[in-house]
Amino acid sequence: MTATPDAKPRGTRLPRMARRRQLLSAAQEVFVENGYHAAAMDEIAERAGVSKPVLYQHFPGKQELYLALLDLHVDDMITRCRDALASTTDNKQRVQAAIGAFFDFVSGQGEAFRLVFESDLRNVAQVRQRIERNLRESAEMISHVIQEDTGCSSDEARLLGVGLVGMAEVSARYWISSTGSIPKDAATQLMARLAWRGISGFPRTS
Amino acid sequence: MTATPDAKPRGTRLPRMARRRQLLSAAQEVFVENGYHAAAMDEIAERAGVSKPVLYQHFPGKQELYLALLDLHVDDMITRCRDALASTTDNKQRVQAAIGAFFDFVSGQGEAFRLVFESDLRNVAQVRQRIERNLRESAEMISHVIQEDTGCSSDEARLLGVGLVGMAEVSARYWISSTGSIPKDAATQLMARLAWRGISGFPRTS
DNA sequence: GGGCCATCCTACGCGCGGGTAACCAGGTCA
DNA sequence: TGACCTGGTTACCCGCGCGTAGGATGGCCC
Repeated sequence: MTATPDAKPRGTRLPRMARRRQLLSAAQEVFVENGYHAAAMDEIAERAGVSKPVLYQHFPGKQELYLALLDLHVDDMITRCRDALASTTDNKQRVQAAIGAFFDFVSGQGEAFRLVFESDLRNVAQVRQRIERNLRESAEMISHVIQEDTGCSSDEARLLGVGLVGMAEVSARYWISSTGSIPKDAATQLMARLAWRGISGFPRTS
Repeated sequence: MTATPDAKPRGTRLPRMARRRQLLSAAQEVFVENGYHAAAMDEIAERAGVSKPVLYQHFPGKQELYLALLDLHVDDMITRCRDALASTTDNKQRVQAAIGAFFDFVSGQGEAFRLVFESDLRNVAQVRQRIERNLRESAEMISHVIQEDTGCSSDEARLLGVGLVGMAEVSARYWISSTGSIPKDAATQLMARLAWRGISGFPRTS
């Protein structure tokens, strides 16, 4: 997705798959900058140094293009979360790793996280599905761990998982938007401590 | 905002302010159902039993109409949060009350929370501002409490506040969407316990 | 009753942007 | 060398939906 920051001589012919990757990359830039609605197919094509019909030879329509991109990043996020949970068997470390996954994801190339976390277009069912899949699957993985370890019902564990995901997602988005104040590691550890020990775990020290 | 579920004879003349309230109410319905972009001014007018120019006699444009509504509910959410924190001086109870505020807000009339939490139109600066104001002010209030009570720096306290708000917001939205499984009080208490004690506070009981 | 104001209506203009039709160019292979 | 396939271009169509011009109607005061 970081693909081809090449010179774009606007006359070059490209093999099909290379062009496709480049189009996806251009589309991501434009969708991230403007959101779905304010993004124009003309601009995506132009940014790729190509004319509009080329775009339509690779994707049947604007929405399908958007969905292709969204799928990519939803899968990415879910994978990061899964890997984080599988990286250790110590639950305290699991929390740290999973929260780190969210901070890494929002730091990822091109602010792609906006597609997953700030999409305009939730009203379209296909988009909503994918966004909810992200929340659902992440929370589900976490809730399994919770259920193995506590006496919670599965409904309760799911809600707890969603809460933790929400905490991680929102704080990571806030952290990246106010970049500079706190280094990533410190922020991750702070939120991990909150998740693990709760707010009462920050003792009155002063 | 629950205003006037009256019969709408489609010819009735209404005093200006009554009409305005009714238009806001109709607009909220449509914006919540479809989001900003898929909402048509024609439909808002029609749902209010009135023709389009009437709408434009009360609001200069679609965006201003949306903003008026958004302001209403952002203020509502912030007020609920402030009241919750002021309702007691015991911090454990404060957590409970504040989280309850989010659950109450998403239970509020007409799913208005979607305007604040799921708006398509974040790309428009004026909308983004208002949505961020909600997060910022809620988190700020919480972080003040945190700072009074711990040795955190103000940056850290703010991030913790944002995390807690995120937890409450996302879990409340999830709870309302999967309505039926858990009663509101139980859900609120569960999340309050998570916020207060952390996930490690749910002991291995089984 | 007749002017006047506030309220509401039936149309219509018009720009924007997604999607398409029709045509060009260069490399390869018989 | 000419058929053909791949990859690219310019120029256009057209529907949708915001916003408006211009006209009707009913109460109210003189």
